[in-house]
Formats: sequence, structure tokens, C-alpha cells
Amino acid sequence: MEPKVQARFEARARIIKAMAHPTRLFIIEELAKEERCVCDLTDMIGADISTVSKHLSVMKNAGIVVDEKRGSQVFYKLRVTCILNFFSCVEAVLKENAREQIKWAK
Amino acid sequence: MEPKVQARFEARARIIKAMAHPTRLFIIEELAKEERCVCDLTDMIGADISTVSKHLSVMKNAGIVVDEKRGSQVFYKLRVTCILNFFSCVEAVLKENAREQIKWAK
DNA sequence: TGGCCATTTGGCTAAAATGCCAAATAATTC
DNA sequence: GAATTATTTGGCATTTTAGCCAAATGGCCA
Repeated sequence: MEPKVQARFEARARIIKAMAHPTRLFIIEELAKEERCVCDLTDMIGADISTVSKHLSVMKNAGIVVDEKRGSQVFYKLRVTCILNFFSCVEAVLKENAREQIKWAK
Repeated sequence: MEPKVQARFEARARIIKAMAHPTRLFIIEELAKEERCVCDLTDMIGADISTVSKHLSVMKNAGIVVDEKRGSQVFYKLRVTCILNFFSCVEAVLKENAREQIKWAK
């Protein structure tokens, strides 16, 4: 593959990789509803706060979310909402997968 | 996070993770045009055929592609084409990222 | 059957991702 | 300024992923 093409797909992969984790998908869905501080997200997720912070940092570096410090808290929100379109397609794949399961079970 | 919710996001993440690699994104885009055998994809990508085969297997297990054996060759095609909608959003993020770069450069 | 092509699988090493704890930063309040 | 709260960062152990080679499998044809 030519280096230019290669680079383009690497850039895309970086963004998709930044979503490819259950916790991060949860965060994305949550931020789609409203912005949240790290502490609230941490409560919802139930992991160490440093873990949540690092997940957020991964998505921030990818350009998926933006943060804003207000007082002692840091609020995160989605940077590009079209991200949400992903989910409906992912659900479609999951539905297909479930359907196949039934077929295989026969 | 409740186990049920957790499981739902894990299922989603499995699918997105199966896309989160430059080579696999390339394959997806290629298969969007037309089905391809492993050998053709391997030529285009320039990696070991076993590597390409494993990438395809990852996507097959996630339900993103399906394979069909014809003679001695195996052809792969997309299972759910809405996958392509991903790219336009990813490009939007990349464009935003590029824009920010300029802002930072000031 | 034997040989050849296409593909998958096993095995192995190197690299990247996860997640926790502890320590460092930053803002807030008393 | 010290204590407190919110968040990030560094470090480390564990797990997962990637990619190559070599070997196994499956189809095709002489």
C-alpha cells in the first residue's frame, strides 16, 4: 500500500480505535445526552477515577471529545455528534449476528 | 455499571474493535466496491497472506464480512454496508482535528 | 496419486492497551 | 497556609493484538 494511502487509513484507525472499548462507548453515549464531569462518569462506570480519566484522554487526543475546566471539575462533551450514527449500524450488525445464531442453532 | 449494560457495550466494542485497524479499514473500503478474494487483497496490502487472512477472520467473527469459497479461492464481502457511514463521520473528526491544528499553530 | 495454488492455523516474539495504585497538580474552603 | 476535593500523570503488571514463518488443509488438474 502506498505510504499516503497507508497514512490515511492509520489516521482513521486512530479515531475508531479510540472508540473501541466498552467503557468509552458508554461514555460516548452518556455525553451524547449531556456533558459530564469526570466524577459523575466515574460514579456511573464504577472503575478507578484514574482509569476513567485515561479513557477520556484517549478520546480527547483522538478529537472525539473536548474538555472544559470549570472550578475544580472538568467537564467533557462530544466534539462531533455524528459519532452516534455509529451505534445504529453496530446494532444492525449485532441483530444480524443474533439472527445467524438462530440459523446455526437449527 | 450493571452487568446487562456492561454486556451490551462489550458486544458493541467487539464490533468496533474489529474495524479499528488501518489494514482492516482498507479492506472494508475495498469490499464496499466489490467482493475480493484473499489473494487480491493481499496483493493490494502487501503483507503476508497469513496476516491478511487473520484480519479477515477477525472481521468475520465480528459479523462485518462474510466469506464464500469458490474453487480454491475464498471471496469476502461486506455483510452490512451501513459500516460505510462510519467513514464520513471519521473524516469529519479528522477535518476538525486538522482545523484545530491550525488554531494551535497561531 | 502427486504436485500446485489458495487459504487457514499454530506458534512465537514484539508491541500496544488496560487498569490499578500512588504521587503530582489544581482549585476551594476554612 | 493546611485540609479537602477533583483530576491527571507515572509506573507497573497483566492481557491483548499484530505480524511473520512454518506447517496443515482443501481444491484442482495432469
